[in-house]
Amino acid sequence: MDLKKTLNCGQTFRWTKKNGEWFGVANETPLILNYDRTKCLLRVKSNSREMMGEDLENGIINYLGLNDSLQSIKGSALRNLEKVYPDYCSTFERIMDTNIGIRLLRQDPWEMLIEYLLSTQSSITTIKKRCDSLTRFFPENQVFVGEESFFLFPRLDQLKRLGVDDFRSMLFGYRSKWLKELVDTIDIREFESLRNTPLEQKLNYLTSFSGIGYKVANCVSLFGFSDFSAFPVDVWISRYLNKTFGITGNAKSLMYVGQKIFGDFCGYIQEYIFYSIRNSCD
DNA sequence: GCCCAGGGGTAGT
DNA sequence: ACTACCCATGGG
Repeated sequence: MDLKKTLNCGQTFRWTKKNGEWFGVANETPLILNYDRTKCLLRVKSNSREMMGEDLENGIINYLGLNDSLQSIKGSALRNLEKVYPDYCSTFERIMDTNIGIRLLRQDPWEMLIEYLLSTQSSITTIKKRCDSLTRFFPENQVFVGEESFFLFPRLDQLKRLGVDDFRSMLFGYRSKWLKELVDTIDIREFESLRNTPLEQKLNYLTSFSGIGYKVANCVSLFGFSDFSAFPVDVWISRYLNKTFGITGNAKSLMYVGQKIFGDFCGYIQEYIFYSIRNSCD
């Protein structure tokens, strides 16, 4: 595991690093993490002994995706790549090996839905600030581990109390009315039941909301529902596919392209590529 | 000041 | 189906 890249690669917006420790909330559980990669030793502080109904250790193993076989995922993509773009295999291996240790977090789908709705046409720095101001709007959600303060993500019934003007005051801009409309109309049971459905069904449901297109819907499917066949296409991935394979298109058509090139775990691969192209100069 | 940002909706072709 | 344009606002 590479904890720094995992928490820094753009899949999550609410983890912060202070004095060598990571502070965040995983599935309603505040955590302080300290990882020594050379010793493979993860130190955990929390105020809770459990997460999502299981003991804390297994909850964290699940949240961090520690049971994912990164070599199997890489191998799957490589075998697929050999069929469609064999010349690209060596470059692909280099991208994977350089960044190996990035793991896809099992995050809360509801939080992913709201945060990625707010992410549109914004830098990651701006998105993080929006997520922070939204959670701080609910002081009753504040929890502590020792002296350290955390905010649980607001539930649907809490967001229902806010109006468009509240969202605008948090500088959500034109996304404010999308968020208000979603909060007013969504059936949370129907949303949660998406977990065990095929990707196509997830995308159909999610894109029916105003403000959620194929990019955001794929992010919710991938990061919230852990559907690794999802393939979010943002400006960076779009530019990458154009530059590397000469392919252009919109978020929907390029999603199919990503699935065809990288195979069953294309969502996992997408995160490695996203990290790679944002952290290299070429 | 300028340009871009983990985009999406809409109206006009 | 494809394109052009608009949307709010922050950050580099």
